Amino acid sequence: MDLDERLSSLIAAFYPDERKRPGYARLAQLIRESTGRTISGTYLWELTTGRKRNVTLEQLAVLAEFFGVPLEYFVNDEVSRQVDAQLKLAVALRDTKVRSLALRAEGLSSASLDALLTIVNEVRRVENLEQVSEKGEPPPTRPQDNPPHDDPHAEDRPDRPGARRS
Amino acid sequence: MDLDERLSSLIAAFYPDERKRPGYARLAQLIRESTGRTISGTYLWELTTGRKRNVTLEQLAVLAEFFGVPLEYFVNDEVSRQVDAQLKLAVALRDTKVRSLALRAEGLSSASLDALLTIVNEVRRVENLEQVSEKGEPPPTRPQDNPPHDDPHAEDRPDRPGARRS
DNA sequence: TGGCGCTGTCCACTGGAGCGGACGTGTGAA
DNA sequence: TTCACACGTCCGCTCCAGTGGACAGCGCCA
Repeated sequence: MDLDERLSSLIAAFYPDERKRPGYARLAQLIRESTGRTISGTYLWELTTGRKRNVTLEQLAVLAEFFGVPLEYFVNDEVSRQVDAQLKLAVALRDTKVRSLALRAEGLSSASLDALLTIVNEVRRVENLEQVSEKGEPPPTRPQDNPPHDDPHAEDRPDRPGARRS
Repeated sequence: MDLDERLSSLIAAFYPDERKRPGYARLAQLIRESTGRTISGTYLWELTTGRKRNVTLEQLAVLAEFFGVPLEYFVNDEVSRQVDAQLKLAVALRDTKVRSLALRAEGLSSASLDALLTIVNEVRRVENLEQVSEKGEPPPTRPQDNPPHDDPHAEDRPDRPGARRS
C-alpha cells in the first residue's frame, strides 16, 4: 500500500534469492546501465526503508521502466495487486522475457491463450526443450535453485527486468 | 500528453465559460476549501503553463482528488482519453453530481444502465422536471448558457467537482 | 476620476528531494 | 591474518519543487 512496501516487494520479487540480491548501490548501477536514466543508491535505500516518501514523477518513471511495471503500479492498489500476483508466478521461471510475456498475456481471452499455448509448446518441441505437463498447481520447486542456463554470460550480467513501453 | 496540457484541458472542461473561470489563486482557494489539502496559486500557474513539470506524487494526488479523476489520469494516456471524453459529455450538464454519476456509470452493463435510466426518468417526473427525449446525438445546446437553476446559492458557491475515493 | 477586486506574471525564499562520499561491518579468497 | 569488495547506514551538500508576497493591467461601480 505504501511506496516503501511496494518497492521492497518489487525487489524481492525480482531477486528472490536474498543472498544473491544486489545492494542498493549495485541496483542503482543496474538501473543506470539498462534505462540510461539515473537514481542514486542512497535514495533507493531511503525510499525502500520509508525515510523519503514524496517521490517525484520522474524518479517513479525510472523505477517503473526498470522493473517493467506500469507507472500505475505505484499509485493504484488494484494494479499493484495484479502485477504482484503475475510477478510471483513468472519470477519462478527466472527469465525476464517470460516475465514480460506473462505481463502482456493478462486479460487475453481464453481462446487466444489456448492458441498461444499451442504455439509455445510447438516452439519448445522445435528447440528440443522438455515438454511442460502442468495440471492445476505447478510443482513446489524452489525458484532460487539457479537452474542451468545456456548463456555463458549469465553470471556476470545479472538479471534485469524486461523493458516496457511507457 | 504532457502535464500542462492535461491540467489546462481539465480546467477548461470543468469551467467551460472562459469569462467565469476562476483564476489560479481562486482555484487554489477552492482546492483548499474542498479537499483540505493545499496547493498554491502560483504553483498552479507554473504547472498549467509548463514552467514546472516534475511534480510530486502528493501534489498530483491533491489535483486528482479535487477534479474527481483517478490519479492515473495524469500518467496514463488511455485513462486520460477516456476521462476526457466522459468529461466533455457530462460537463455540458453543468452539475458536479451528474458528472460524478456519469464517471461511475462507465462500464456498467446495458441492462443496468437501462434500469438506472428508468429510475432517473421517474425521479424527474416526481421532481416536476421536463422529460428528456433523446435520440442518438444530443441537441447542440451551448453548455455555458447558464440554464435556470432552483438552488438560490448557485452563484456564490462556484462549481466544485465531485469527490471520489482514491 | 479614484478605489476596489480579480487577474496573470514574476521573484525571492524555504524545505526537502535527491545525490556524493564517507563510515563500520561482514564475508570470501589468497 | 590480511586484503578486497560489497553491503547497510549515515551525514552534509546542492538544487529545485512549492510557497508567499509582490507587481501592473483589467473591468466594474460610485
